[in-house]
Amino acid sequence: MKSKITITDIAKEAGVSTALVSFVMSNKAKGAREYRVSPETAKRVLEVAAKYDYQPNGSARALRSGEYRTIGVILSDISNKFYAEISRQIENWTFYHDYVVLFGSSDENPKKLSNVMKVFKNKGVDGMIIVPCEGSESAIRQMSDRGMPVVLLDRDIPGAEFNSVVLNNSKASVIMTETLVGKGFRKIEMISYKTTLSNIKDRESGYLKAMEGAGLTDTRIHRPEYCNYGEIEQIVLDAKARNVEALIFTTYNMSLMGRKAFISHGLRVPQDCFFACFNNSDAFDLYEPDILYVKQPIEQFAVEAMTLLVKMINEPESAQSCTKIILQPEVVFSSSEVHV
Amino acid sequence: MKSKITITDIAKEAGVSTALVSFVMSNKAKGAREYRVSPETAKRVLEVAAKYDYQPNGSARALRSGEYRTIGVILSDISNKFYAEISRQIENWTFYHDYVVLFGSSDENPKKLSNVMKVFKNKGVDGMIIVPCEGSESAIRQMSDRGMPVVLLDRDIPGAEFNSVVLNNSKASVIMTETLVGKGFRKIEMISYKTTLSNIKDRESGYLKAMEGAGLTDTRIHRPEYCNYGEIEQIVLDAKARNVEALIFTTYNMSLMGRKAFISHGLRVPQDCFFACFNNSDAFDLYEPDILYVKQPIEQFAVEAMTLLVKMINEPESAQSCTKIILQPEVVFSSSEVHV
DNA sequence: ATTGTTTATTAAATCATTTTAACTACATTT
DNA sequence: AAATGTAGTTAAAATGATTTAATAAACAAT
Repeated sequence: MKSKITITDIAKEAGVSTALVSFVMSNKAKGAREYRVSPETAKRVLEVAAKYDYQPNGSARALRSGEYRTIGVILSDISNKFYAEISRQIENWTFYHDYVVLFGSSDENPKKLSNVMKVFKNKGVDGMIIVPCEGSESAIRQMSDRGMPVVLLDRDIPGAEFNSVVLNNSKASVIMTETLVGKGFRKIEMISYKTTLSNIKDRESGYLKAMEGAGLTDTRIHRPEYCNYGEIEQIVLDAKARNVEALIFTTYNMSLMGRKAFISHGLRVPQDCFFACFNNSDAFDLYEPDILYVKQPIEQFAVEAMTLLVKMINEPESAQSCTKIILQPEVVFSSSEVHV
Repeated sequence: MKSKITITDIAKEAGVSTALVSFVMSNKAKGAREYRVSPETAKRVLEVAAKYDYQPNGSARALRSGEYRTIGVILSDISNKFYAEISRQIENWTFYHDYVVLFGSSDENPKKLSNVMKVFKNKGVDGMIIVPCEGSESAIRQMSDRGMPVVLLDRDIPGAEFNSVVLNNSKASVIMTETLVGKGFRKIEMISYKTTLSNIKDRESGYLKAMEGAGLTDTRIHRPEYCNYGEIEQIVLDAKARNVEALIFTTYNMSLMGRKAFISHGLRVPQDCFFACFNNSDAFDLYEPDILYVKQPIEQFAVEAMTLLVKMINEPESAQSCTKIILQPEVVFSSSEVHV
């Protein structure tokens, strides 16, 4: 059975032209008044199409119409829990909206990000959702300037006019810090890293702002050079020695290492030092009901980004204005969550 | 700047025909002796192409050549850690082999799996890597019969002639059980669930086989109906009351719930009951150095599956024979691993 | 009877590439 | 000198759809 049925086969069998089949298949038949097809003809075509399980060739369709119904998503690492969950939501949204997704990882490497973008563009995606990495601004701008709809996710590029969907990281950090202050802690420090990425910078500034607001001047932001376990362990031990009352970790990976250091050295939460972080992990709420963390609105991230992107794709004229969607954070104790 | 440079533009600028540009761009120039292009011409074309950052239109290329260099990957849930890591490796492989991946999730629902397959086929993927779910056999077979190269991943469909890459689950289970027996445990039970999926069935049979081999007749496989926390908790408590010495969990999710139950009720590993599972979790080796688990060869899964799939794509004549790749498991104590 | 409008349909152009088959212009062999 | 071979190149066909512009038929209005 050398199937490979084309629109011509269907047209022949149904006794109509290929144009008519095309109209029927792409639903141009019903709503639009430009091309109308008689109900009987439409029915006949649909029957023949169903009989042969005919599906229009995507490449031919894309080539002619310029509509690919494919979007590209570039994250820093799809195996990172947070991004994996976002991917899941994006994939879900696109499936039900008749789109298809290409996923790629940048590995936090601007060169690779640029390559993946090129490959995706070449493949003919209608638009891209990108988690920018350090140093990727110019490449993304170039892509955007050449007419590719782009929505930044999770991190924004400060001062740039890209459309984006990010968490209100500053506010999240403020609430988190205030919550800690409310619990009576005074000596609160943060573990972050050297970067220009907006989400991290905002987390830092929120902490400083809230500390200042509470009249606490004894602030400190650690920025380990390589962010490896040894460094984190050192910082934790040092903090313990100085009787720091709470530590806030700004990234998922560092908070995992932080937990490891806590456990390895018998530091208990909350007795010895409080532990706060962005993004929860299975590893946390399984054991330690008193961890404070920022709950990211995963589904919202996906839905807002996709909605925004599809709007850009369908209304290129609206590309002039720049939309920045700021999602509201929720700060919770892991104990307040239903587990597993 | 309404760029949109095509092969014609490049040909014109370089003063050659489009055919020549095509030969050069698709590397048909060098190796193949069918179409030869003089080094000078090739160089000139390449320069012009680089100057305009020309990338051949993927749709047109795919339409004409039938080669899409796109593969579809359908997992049960991309946000599941194991599958997220596999995705990462697949994406990595494909990136460096000039392919692109479409990801989809089946949600363990055969109807959805079938839909995703159709969408992918329609998009023109060259082949698919699929984690089959319960009841998906006929749909996958149909796709395969119609000439779509398919490689099953992680789970095989027993008795079917599909190409597949799976872990030697039976052996993994045997080793695991024998290791537990070697530690002196006699009363070892398993927590699994009702299914026909090969990987789970193999894990069960391996356990039974090893127990029998050790002369232990007191075996028991629990199969909770809904696999929710309440059920797992009940099973764990009951096991504890009956002085079960070790519990083996056959799925990632159930082992997470199992850990939760252990902790909630103060069960310590290894003193109160030993804990063994397939796939590690951040949540485990962070706290409990004595957990026994099967280390899945993630990268191998990806590489073997992709290699096999690409071979099927490029040599359709080899589709007659059926290849089943069985990966060797490694059973380790989480303490033997370097952490974080 | 003539003109205009709406509805239904189609022939042909188009999209950007790959690939086939043919065609130079030399060089080599007979 | 004719025949053959070959490296380098190209014109043109083919890929499978969408879309434009044209046409035919049916109906209504003048």
